[in-house]
Amino acid sequence: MAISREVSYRLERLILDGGLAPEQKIPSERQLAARLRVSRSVIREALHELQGRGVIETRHGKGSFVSTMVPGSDDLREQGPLMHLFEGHPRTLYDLLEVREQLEGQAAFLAAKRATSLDHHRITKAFRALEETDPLSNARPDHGFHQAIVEASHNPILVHVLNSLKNMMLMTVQASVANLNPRAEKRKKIVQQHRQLYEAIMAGRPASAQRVAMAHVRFVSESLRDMENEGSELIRIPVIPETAGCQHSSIG
Amino acid sequence: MAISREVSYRLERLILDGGLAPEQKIPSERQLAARLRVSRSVIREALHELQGRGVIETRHGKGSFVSTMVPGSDDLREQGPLMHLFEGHPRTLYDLLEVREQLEGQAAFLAAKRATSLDHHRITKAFRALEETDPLSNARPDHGFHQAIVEASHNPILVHVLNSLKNMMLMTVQASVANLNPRAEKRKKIVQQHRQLYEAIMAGRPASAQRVAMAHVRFVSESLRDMENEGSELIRIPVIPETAGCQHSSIG
DNA sequence: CAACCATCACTGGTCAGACCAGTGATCCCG
DNA sequence: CGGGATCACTGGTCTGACCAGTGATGGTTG
Repeated sequence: MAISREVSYRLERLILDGGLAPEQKIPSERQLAARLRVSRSVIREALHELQGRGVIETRHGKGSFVSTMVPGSDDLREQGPLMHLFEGHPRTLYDLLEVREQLEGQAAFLAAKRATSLDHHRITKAFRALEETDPLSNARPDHGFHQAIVEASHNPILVHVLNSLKNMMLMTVQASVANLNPRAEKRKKIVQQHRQLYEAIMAGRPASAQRVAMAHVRFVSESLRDMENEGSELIRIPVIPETAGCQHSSIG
Repeated sequence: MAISREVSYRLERLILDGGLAPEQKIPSERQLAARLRVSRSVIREALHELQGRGVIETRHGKGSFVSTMVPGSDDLREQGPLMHLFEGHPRTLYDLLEVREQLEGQAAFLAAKRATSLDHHRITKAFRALEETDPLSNARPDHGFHQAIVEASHNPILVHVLNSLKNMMLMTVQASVANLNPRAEKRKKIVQQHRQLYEAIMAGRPASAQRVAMAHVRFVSESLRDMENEGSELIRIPVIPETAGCQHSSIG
């Protein structure tokens, strides 16, 4: 096996076995090279690999440090290989919203067209939950509402595609909720759009539902873009695992 | 920002933008170094980072390859559970075409808007191949043409979603080709639609391209439905697992 | 002719040593 | 005492060499 791979495993083991705690400084590259009797290149390559895995962070002139979120279970990286796209690639967020605009629009269209009375009941329930919940604290009702609509489209392919984007969507929904809701005028608009969407679907107006849904996603996207241009740092909220259990164990 | 970080992002973007497909070989370290005008060390460090993220895999003596599970291990990647939907449920085929109508339309729209000269070249090449091939024998050029358009949309999420539907799409495309082409009038219409789509994209007319693409998918869907109603048994051709085309390896 | 093996031109893996570029403490001068 | 220059660290990049798998090519041999 490649030496650099061995080195990265060895260091990772050292860190995760408790030898090194979060925020703690890792020996310098030159020290590690001397200690493990390999060249500095190998050390650097191993460190880059750990960096890619999110185990450590490196700061020029200072050194390498054990990443704070080592335990990893609630780390974005665990949410799927696509998730890391969002770190450092904010454009991808808008790519996602671009696709969502189409799919949510279609889902709304089909839902308005095909929803059964059972679907109506579910959507209504989700909508009530959405209105009654404090959106600042939880984005789940928002997602639940959209989910109910998607399922009412009665298109298994559509459900499947959107479901596979669920984690990413949850993240963007949370981002939008967290960033937009504090802004009264934005939030008001969003609430209004949800209501319009709800009514269009319940009334069986496909074209209208589609228009509202697409406008909704587009509005979220543009709002986020505006805020970014204003210089506000977007808040990124990690996805909360369904079955909570934030037990940061075993280090220290 | 550190150069190696820039390099890794650049490569990552390249891969996920669809420029490089899973299992595809990445240019050698020495080539990358020459093209990006950095030292081989930087390339190696960047590659190790991507390796840590699971984006690529490296094999001694062979090269580096885009990891098969890049698009998402837990989602659409394993088409297993979904494929069974088709057996005995022909309606699912139309569900798929319903979704495709939206996504292909969006892809065409974005391609007409964003395609670079390189994209134009690829699309033209694919279009030529499409015109010159006997569609009765092979559906691959058809798929290649659509694929080139999708990649020109420069939306990695869209590329990812459609790519994960690739096998299913291939199946529907083959179904359409196999069933529609023998009908002279249908086939003529399809050829015409392809030409219109090609021209709209090359001319940079997004709205037009979107309209044509959606009409195309809808036409295929409706034609199949017609034939089914006429009593003709639809031909189902199993997907050929063989070589996935798409060997664009342009970097820098 | 066919089977085989040496060679060669690739690929990544490792090494050594040099120099550039941030960081922060320390020291010396105003 | 305060503040800027210095210096000894840190990581970041470059160079060029050599080692080690891989596979195709072509010549040798049974």
